[in-house]
Amino acid sequence: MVNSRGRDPERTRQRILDAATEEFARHGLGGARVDRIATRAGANKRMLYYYFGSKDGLFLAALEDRYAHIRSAERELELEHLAPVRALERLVKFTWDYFLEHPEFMTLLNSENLHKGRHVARSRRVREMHSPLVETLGRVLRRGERAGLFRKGVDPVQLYISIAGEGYFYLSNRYTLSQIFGRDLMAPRALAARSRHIADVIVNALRRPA
Amino acid sequence: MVNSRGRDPERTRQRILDAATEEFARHGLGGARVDRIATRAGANKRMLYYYFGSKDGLFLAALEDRYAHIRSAERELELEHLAPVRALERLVKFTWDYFLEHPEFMTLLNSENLHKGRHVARSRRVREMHSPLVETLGRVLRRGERAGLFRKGVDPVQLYISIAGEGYFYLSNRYTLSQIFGRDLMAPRALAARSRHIADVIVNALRRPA
Amino acid sequence: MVNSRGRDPERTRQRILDAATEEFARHGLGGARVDRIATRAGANKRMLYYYFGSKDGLFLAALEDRYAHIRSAERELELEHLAPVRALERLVKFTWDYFLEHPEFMTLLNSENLHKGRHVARSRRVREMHSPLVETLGRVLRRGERAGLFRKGVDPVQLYISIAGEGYFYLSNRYTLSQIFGRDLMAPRALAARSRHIADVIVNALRRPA
Amino acid sequence: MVNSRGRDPERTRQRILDAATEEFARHGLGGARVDRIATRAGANKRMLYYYFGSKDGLFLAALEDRYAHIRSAERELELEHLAPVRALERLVKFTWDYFLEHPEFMTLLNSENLHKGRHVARSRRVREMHSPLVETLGRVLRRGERAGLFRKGVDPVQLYISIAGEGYFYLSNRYTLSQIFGRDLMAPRALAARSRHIADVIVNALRRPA
DNA sequence: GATGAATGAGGGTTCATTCAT
DNA sequence: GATGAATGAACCCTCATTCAT
Repeated sequence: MVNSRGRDPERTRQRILDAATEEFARHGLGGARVDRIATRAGANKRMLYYYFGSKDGLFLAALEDRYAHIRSAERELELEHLAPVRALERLVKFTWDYFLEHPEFMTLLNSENLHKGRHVARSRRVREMHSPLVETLGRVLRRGERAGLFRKGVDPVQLYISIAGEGYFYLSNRYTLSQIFGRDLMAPRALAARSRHIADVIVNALRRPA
Repeated sequence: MVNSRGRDPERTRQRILDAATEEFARHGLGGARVDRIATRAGANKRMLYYYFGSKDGLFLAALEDRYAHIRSAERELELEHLAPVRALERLVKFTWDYFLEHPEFMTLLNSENLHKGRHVARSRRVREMHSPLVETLGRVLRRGERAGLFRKGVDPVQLYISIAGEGYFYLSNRYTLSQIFGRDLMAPRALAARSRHIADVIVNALRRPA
Repeated sequence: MVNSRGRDPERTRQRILDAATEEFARHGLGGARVDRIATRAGANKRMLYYYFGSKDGLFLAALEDRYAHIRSAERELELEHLAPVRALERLVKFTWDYFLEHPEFMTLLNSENLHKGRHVARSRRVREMHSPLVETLGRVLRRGERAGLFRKGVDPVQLYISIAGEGYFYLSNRYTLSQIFGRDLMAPRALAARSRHIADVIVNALRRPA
Repeated sequence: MVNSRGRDPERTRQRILDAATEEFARHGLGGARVDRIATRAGANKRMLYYYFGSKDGLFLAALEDRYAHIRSAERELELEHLAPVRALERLVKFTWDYFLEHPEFMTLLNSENLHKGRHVARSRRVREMHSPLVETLGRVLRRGERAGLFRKGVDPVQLYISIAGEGYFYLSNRYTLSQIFGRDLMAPRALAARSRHIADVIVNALRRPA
C-alpha cells in the first residue's frame, strides 16, 4: 500500500515535517498545536512522536530543514563563477527574494531566538552548513579587493548580516511597520523600491572610497 | 496607605504593566503566563483584568508603552539642532544602543508581527507616535541634500528601516547567528565592531557619489 | 440631592431590586451576575450587599416582590363580587395574561424550584400571601356548588394548579415546544387559541356532569 | 480490558452522558460543574470534550437522550391498539408517572428554555422525534370523534400540552407550591389525588357536550 | 507502522464578596 | 450612603504526551 495515507514511512515523515513547518511558522513554537500538525499531515498524532520524539524535536527538524533549503538554494547561485560586483548583487537579490517568498523561515528563526537558540545549540548539522557560505562570501570579497573594487578588511559575516538584515527587518516586521508608517509595505511598488534600496545600500557600503 | 500591596491604583497598574512587559518579552505573547505576571507584579490575578481587560489588552498596553518609550528617548536626541552628518550618526548610534539595552522591545515586536499586527491595528496612539520621527528624519535628510552632503531622493522611511534593520537582525537573532557563524556575537568587541560597521554602512549609503 | 443617582435610599433600593429581577429572570439564579445588576441599577456593587446582604438575599427579595405583585393584581379582580362562572373565567384569563406579560415570574419560580425552594422556605411573608387566594377561590367554588353549577368536592388548590399549569407549561417551555412541534407558539393567533383552549378545559373540568 | 476505567469507548461515553444528565438536572446548565460530571463518570475531564466537544454539546446530548427516552417509552404504550378513551387515559397516566419518576427531564427542559432553546434549535434529531407523537395522538382523537365520544376539532398539540402541563407545573414547582399552599405536595396521598384530578380534567375536557 | 482513547497539569478568565476610604 | 480597588477560589477548556491494542 503506497497511497497517500498508507505505509510509506518516508512520505509520512515528510508530510509531518511540512505540516509542522507551516504550523510553527504561522503560530510560533509556543502557539503551534501538535493536534493541528497531525491533522494537517493526515497522520496519527502518535506518529509524530514516533518520528521526531517530541514537539521540540519536530521544531528542530523543521528548522534544520529550512536552513538546509536556503543554503542549498544559495549554492546554486554559483557565486564563485561570477565577477565580484555581479556576485554581490546576485546574493543581495537572492536573499531578499528568498525572505519574501519564504516568510516561514523568518518566523522560525524568530521563534528559535525567542527560546535563546536552545534547539539549534544541540544541532551539529546546522553549524556545518554555514561555513561554506562564509567561505564563499569571503572569497568574493577578496577577489573584489584585489581588483580594486571593494574596500579592504570587510568581514564577510558582518556583510552577510547586513545583506540579510536589510530585508529581514522590513519583511519580518511588515505588519507593525506598515501600521506605524501608514503605508502598505507589501504593495508591489513598495517591495520593488525596497529591493532597489537594499542593493544601493550594500553596494555603496562596499565600494572603495574615491 | 501607599505601600506595595495597598491602594495606589496607579502604582498597581504600573507594576502589572512592567511585569507583563518582561514576561511577554521573555516568552512571547503565547508563551507568557498570566499567573506569572500577577505574581511578579505582587498583584492579584484579577487585577490584571480589572485594569487591562484581557491578556491581549495587556499586551497592547505593553507594546504602546515601549513604543512611547523609544520615541520619547529619540526626541531627546534633538536631531534638529545638529549638523546633518552628526544628526545621522547620532540616530544610528542611539538606535543600536537602544536595541542592545532593550532587547524586550524587539521581542515584543516579533510577537506582534507573528500575530499579524492585530493589536497595533486597533491602536490609534501608536500610529500618531510615529509621524514626528519620519518628519524629523526627513528634515535632516533635506538639510544634508541642500548642503551637498547627501545624495538626493532618499526616502526617510527606507532609511530608518535600514538603520534599525542593521542592528535588529544582528541582535534579535543573536542566538542563531552566534551558533551558525561559530562566534559569540554578544562579546564586547563583537558589539563594538558591529556598531562601527553599521555606522559605516549607513553613512556610505547616504554619501553623495563623487 | 434627590436625582436619579443621588442619595435617595428607597429609590436606590428599588432600582437594585428591579435590575435584579430582570437579571434573575433572564439568566436564572446561577447565571445572574452581581456586576450586571449593579451596573444596570446604576449603583455601586457594595450597595447591593448593604441593602440585601447577599446574592441569595437579593433573589429572595425579588421573588417575594413578584409574588406580592401577582397576588395584589389578583385581589383587584374582586372575584367575590362576581357570579361563580364569571369569577372563574376571569381568574383563568387573568392568570394566562399575567404569565404572558410577566415571563420573568415563571423564570424566577423555575430557579427557585431548581434550588429546592430554599429561599422561599425561609420567608414567612410568602406563606401569608397565599391563604387569601385559596380562601377566595374556595368560596367561589362553594358558591358554584350551591348554585348547582359546579361539581362537588373540587379542591381549590388542585384547581388553581390546573389553571396556572395550563398556561405555565405552554409559556415557560415556549422555546422547546415551538421547536419540537414545529410551530411558533408565540404567534398572536397561537396565543389566542391557547387562551380559548384553557378556558374550555377549566370550565369543562368544573361543570357538573349532566 | 472492559472494566470501569478501561478502553470501552461506548461505555465511557455513556457514563459521561449519565453523569451529565444528573448534574444538569440537579444544578441547571449554568450551575452544572464539568469537574463533577467527570468525577462522577469516573472519567478524565478531557474525555468529556473528546466525546462531546463542549459543555453545551454535552447538554444537548443529554437533552436529546432524554427526549428519545420519553418518546420511546411512549411508543411502547401502543395507543393505536387501544380504544380511544382507554388510550387517552393511558397517555395521561403515563405522562404523569414519567414526570414523577424522571424529574431530571423537567429540569433539563427548564434549563433549555431559560437559554431560549438555543441547543435544541441546532438539533435535527429532536424535531424528527416528535411528529410521530402528534400523529398518533391525532389518530386517537379522530377515532374518538368518529365514535361520538370526543368533541370535534381538538388540536392534538393543544391537548398534549394540557396533559403534560397539568403534571409538569405541579411537579416542577413542587417546592414553591408546597410552601405557599402549606401542604406537602409530594406526600403519597397528594400525588394520588393529583393523578386522579388530572385524569378528570383531561377526560372532561374532551367529552362531547351532552 | 499505525491507531483511538486516555491523562493530569495548567491555560486564561470570571465569580461573589470585602476592604479602606 | 456610597465608592473604586482588591481578593482567592473556581470556572470551562486545552495542552503535550502516553497507553493499550
